[in-house]
Amino acid sequence: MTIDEQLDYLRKGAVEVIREEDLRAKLERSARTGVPLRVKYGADPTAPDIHLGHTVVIRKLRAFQELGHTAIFLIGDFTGLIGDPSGKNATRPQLTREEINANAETYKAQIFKLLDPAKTVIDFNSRWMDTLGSDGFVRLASRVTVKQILERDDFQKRLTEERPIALHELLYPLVQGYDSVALTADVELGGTDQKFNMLVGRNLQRESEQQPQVVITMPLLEGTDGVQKMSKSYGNYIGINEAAPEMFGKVMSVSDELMWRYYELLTDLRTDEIARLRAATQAGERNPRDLKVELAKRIIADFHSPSDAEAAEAEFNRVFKRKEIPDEIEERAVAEGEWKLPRLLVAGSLALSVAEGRRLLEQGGVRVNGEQRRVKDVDVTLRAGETLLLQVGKRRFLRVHGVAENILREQVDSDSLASVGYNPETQTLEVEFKHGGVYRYYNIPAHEYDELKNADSLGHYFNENIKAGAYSYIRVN
RNA sequence: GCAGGGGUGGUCGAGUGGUUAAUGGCACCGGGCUGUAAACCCGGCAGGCUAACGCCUUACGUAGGUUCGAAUCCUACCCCCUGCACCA
Repeated sequence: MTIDEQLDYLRKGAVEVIREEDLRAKLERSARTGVPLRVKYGADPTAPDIHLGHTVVIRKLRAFQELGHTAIFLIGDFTGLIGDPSGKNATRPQLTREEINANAETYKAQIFKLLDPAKTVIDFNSRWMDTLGSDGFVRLASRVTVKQILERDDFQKRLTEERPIALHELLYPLVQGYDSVALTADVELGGTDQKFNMLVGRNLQRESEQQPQVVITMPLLEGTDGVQKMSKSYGNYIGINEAAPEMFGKVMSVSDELMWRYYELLTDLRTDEIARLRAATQAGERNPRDLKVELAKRIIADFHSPSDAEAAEAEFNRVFKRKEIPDEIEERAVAEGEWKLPRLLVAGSLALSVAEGRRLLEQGGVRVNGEQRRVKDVDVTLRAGETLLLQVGKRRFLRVHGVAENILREQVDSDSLASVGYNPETQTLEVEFKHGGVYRYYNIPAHEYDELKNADSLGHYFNENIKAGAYSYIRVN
């Protein structure tokens, strides 16, 4: 590729490149000397759950790798170790060394789906921040003025709105900027929200007589709702560890309009190719549905494999186009006997309450063995050894299997466990689970979990046991 | 500590004594339509009982109180935000 072509490739999808002449100069220098550019991307150590939004920047990092440069994936463990004492920012809890290391491993496993491990350096900013010392830190702070820091939009805003800004928040841009100095970064990548911090890096590098880094800002990807940025807390994200059929469905649920944005930021298609597809769609030559399928397959191929993508498509067509039942259906054991349908739905976690089960029934959303059931038709007999296929809505299926014992089992994992407490009055263990935002409480007779009564932290103890595989099911009365 | 503002259902946000299980938006769920889990339209959205009309139980930060009746009034307490003060 010529330098011009490289520039073009690196600019794709970016909001800003500061400054383009600098980038050109650096690319030329690298081509001349054979020394790869050092391209930095910083990540918060608290959220190792990467979703497609993060991959917009990671893809850009990969673009640099493809051109032979060095990707530096920097984990901001220093700030993670401090935590956020102001208490209002729950997203920055204090982490232990072990947690940070564990998160780093999780990060690696995820980013290497996109990045080439051989050309990626993983680093931690505690490496230089720990040895900086408070004198060094104060000296560092002397290199920028208060006014410079307060320029940041979000500080400005909070100042005028009289919302608080904790002092340490003013310090974070400084730390991030200093990271660039410590790494002698040539380029820093980040979302548009990182622009200010990355520019601080340029200033500090200049102060340190380094060549200022090129700053490339990438847009914040809209989530599946098409409005807010993709984020776990908005529930509008597609995680890169999600199963292929799930990813497929989520991509298909994206609006036709948003699809183009995803094409631009989540695929390697060239801008002009995307423009052509778009024109063809507007002209009615291409069907948006088919293009969305293609998009979904491309994305799945990145994180799973092309064959997984094919399988996901087949599954989707089977369930939604031909309204057949899916390939794999979860099965759950349920007590045999006479059931009222709403109760059975609750037992199978297809409804969160009897009332909801009833509503689903009223609205015609419930099928048993493929047959639609109505409110007056609520009785179901499930014999031991017999299996019924339950369906709620278009895409939720469950086989319930009748068992003789009068025990229902609820599957648990540490993600769904919300809290555990021992109630001395009733002598039961109260366990709270979170299923899709809804809490459910179960009382467990203490004699079944005697050892738990004496544990210091029930939640911790319980969680550890779940993780260790001690309880994959819990008895529910 | 002082002064002011505020705490309502998953979320945002109305409601300031009486059909209020609480308007509305968003999210979510079901149905219809379709080329898709797009868009659009319709319906639902505390829990429990009932075949059903319907009934009951909880719920507006917490605990009491006033009242025939309270999310709405009173008292105390807790928490959050802003400013000031204290920490010398």
